[in-house]
Amino acid sequence: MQETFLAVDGNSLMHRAFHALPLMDVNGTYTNAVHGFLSMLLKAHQELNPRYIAVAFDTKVPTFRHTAYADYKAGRKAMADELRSQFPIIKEILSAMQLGVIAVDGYEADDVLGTLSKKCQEKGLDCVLLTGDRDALQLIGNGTKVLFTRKGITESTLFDAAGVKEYFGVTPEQVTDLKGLMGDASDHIPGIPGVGEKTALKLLNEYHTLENVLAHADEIKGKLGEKVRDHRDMAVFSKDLATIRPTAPFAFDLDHFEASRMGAALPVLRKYQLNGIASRLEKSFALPEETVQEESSAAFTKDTLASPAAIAALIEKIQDKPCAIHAAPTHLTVACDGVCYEILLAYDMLSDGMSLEEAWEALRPLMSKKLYVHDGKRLWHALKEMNLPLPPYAWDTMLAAYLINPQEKSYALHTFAQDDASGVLSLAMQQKKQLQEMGMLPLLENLEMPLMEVLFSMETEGFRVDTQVLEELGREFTEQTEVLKNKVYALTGVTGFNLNSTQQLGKVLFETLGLPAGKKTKSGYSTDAETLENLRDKHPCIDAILKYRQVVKLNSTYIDALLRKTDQNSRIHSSFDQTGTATGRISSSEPNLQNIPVRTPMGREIRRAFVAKPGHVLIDADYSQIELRVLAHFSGDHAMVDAFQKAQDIHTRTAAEVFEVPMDQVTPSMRSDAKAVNFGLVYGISDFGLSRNIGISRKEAAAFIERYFARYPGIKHFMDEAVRLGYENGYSATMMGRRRNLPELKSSNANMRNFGERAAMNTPVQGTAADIIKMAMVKVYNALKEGGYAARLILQVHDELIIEAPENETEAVSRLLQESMEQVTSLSVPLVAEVKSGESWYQTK
DNA sequence: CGATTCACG
DNA sequence: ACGTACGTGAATCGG
Repeated sequence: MQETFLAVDGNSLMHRAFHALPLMDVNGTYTNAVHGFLSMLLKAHQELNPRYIAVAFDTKVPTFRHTAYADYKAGRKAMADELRSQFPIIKEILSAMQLGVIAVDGYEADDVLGTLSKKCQEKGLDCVLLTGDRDALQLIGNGTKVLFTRKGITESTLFDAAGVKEYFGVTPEQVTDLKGLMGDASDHIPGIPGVGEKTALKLLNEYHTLENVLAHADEIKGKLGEKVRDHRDMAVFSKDLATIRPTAPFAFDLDHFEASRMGAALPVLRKYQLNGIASRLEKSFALPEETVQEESSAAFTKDTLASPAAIAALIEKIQDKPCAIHAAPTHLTVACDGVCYEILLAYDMLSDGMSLEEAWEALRPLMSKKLYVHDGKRLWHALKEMNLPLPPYAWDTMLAAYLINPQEKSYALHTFAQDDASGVLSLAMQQKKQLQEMGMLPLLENLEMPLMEVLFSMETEGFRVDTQVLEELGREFTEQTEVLKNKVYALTGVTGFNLNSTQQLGKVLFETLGLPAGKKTKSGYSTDAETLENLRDKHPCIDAILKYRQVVKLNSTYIDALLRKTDQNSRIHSSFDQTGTATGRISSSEPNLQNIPVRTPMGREIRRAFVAKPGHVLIDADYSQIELRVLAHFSGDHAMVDAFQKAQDIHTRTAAEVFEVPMDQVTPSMRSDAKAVNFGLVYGISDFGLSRNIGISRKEAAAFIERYFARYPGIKHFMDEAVRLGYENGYSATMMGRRRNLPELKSSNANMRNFGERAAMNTPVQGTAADIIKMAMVKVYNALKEGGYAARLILQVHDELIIEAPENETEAVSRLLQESMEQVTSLSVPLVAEVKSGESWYQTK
């Protein structure tokens, strides 16, 4: 049977799809064109079953300017931005499919199609061109057909020469003659002014070719003849423009165009939430899992291990081979040397498998080997429960996936690969390559993977709480809650409404009492603290409401919830999520110990309950101004670097600079404003944000910022560069090479774009601070271990580390902690950590 | 389950 | 012309 080569015009299909489908936004990434493109590609694949597929792209994609500095208007260009951002995505997917992607400098996609068509003729292959571009119709003949996409993305027609003649009224050879006469506005081909499709067809019907039309131009009567004669050159030029040059230079190696490996793109498709496409692809390829594995290692065959003896035999056999292990509720899998071994577990009375203990016991020897895993921290917790040894890890696919893209919705294994050990192993191989190319292997292997052990230890240790202190506070808060609630009812004159309901409260305040409503929310009046603050003078109930809110919050979130989380030893075990944030920070949950109150006196009382166990102390160290120091380091700004090198109070120095007074004449109010600006810088400054924060007009805030940048030109330069680089690369990066994609920078939506710009300024700063404290954690953890100390790290709060230490280790560990944090890396400004120790977290502040 | 509010860095 | 300071998690309401 004749084999078919499918050649796709990538640009044409992307444009088609983009305009045919509504914009789809997944995590701020547009994928409608990608979706439509793949839909058309899969449909063509299904209809034609080609052995080979190649996709051609223009080398020049739609141009556009930097949004931060260019005042372009919404419209065509804005559309192009949202389309343009999808080209890298489709190329990523096509390479994952292992299809040939061809782009040749100086040649358009249809030139490449022409070239492919010619090469196919030489090899005796049938060639089908998938495109929505009429120009390609000229290539029909000698075994080449065109699958022409029509309205939308669902309809397409396969044209041969007869079909073209019937449908368009010209032969394939005449397509360029037609363009020469009538032009093509969308391609900037002029043609002869005033000659449209009808006229052009009439002329070609009579004279067959453009050249012949021109040769007989004198015979053509009236206005038309005049136009033809006047624009001969234009017509010849236009025909030339429309003529495809089948001479694009590229290697034509059929191996590169095999369509059989498309299934390997499943993880990438899932990554972009193209689940419909993914399942269609899965159906078209009988053995998609094997194709996925084929990409990085040999395909896995399956085997079942039914007895401890079989497991022992396996372990004997695979001593030096890389192995992955994955635990599911009903079975364990071990992938090694091309085989995925399944161990069924007897998870209920009826299933026949090994008991959980039996299976793990048999696997014990494997635990001294470096294993490939997904979410090693979780596996360690499970093994610890069973008193089994904790294996060192060669690779953690979850952490790798996080570094590749820190903004996935889920880091569950099935988001990226098949849900067993073979999926882990092949995913790891693929990630290794990818992270290597991204220059991020050291970040994974030297920072995130070692950190996993530190977090595991912190989770295991937990933080001791004095439940009596909490209970006593709870009684006080509950009492106050009642008093305040009744006070609010009395003062408003409305009883029995739910004070916790913002909607009911809004009605009472702004309708019953008729107080002036401030901000609005989607569902009515805003009643947040800022809004209420402005009403303090207007009604005596406001004070009580604010107080009520505060007490209720403390009680429900920090008393009741914490008491519920204590174990037999009065310790609280938070979970630290290493894959939870876009910037590289870790997050804490169940309970969140990173937001224990400190800012208000009443809230701070709760920290009296966070204590060291008997005979121990808490040692607490926090980095002083780490984000501003990072900013000083990155920007090299002279004034800011100078301030830190002289160990000055940074906010006072800033105030002195922008208000142009000596440092000893800076008032508290000036310092406070300067502090707000410094905070704003770290967040990605905006005049609106600053104005709102310090209560000045937007204009004043803008002037303030301008004055700041005049004094700190290095900071200004850094901010501009951060945005420019984010735009150019598509991501922001930290000192350690951690990345965060920022597709928002290319959005046509001004809000999205502004957000992207602020994130581009903030991410390197916040993310580098996260890198630094993570390095410090690994360093401290190892130093405690090597020093034989009993002290343990128990908590991290972004710029703060807490250690629980035996009293007799207090001094040594305090020094060790401070030293590790300050010396963990060398910036152009000193890193400073302030250390305190005490019996409770309250006392260390 | 989204919206609102508020605790932290 | 538009409406935001950056990054989180938890409790609560109400559809």
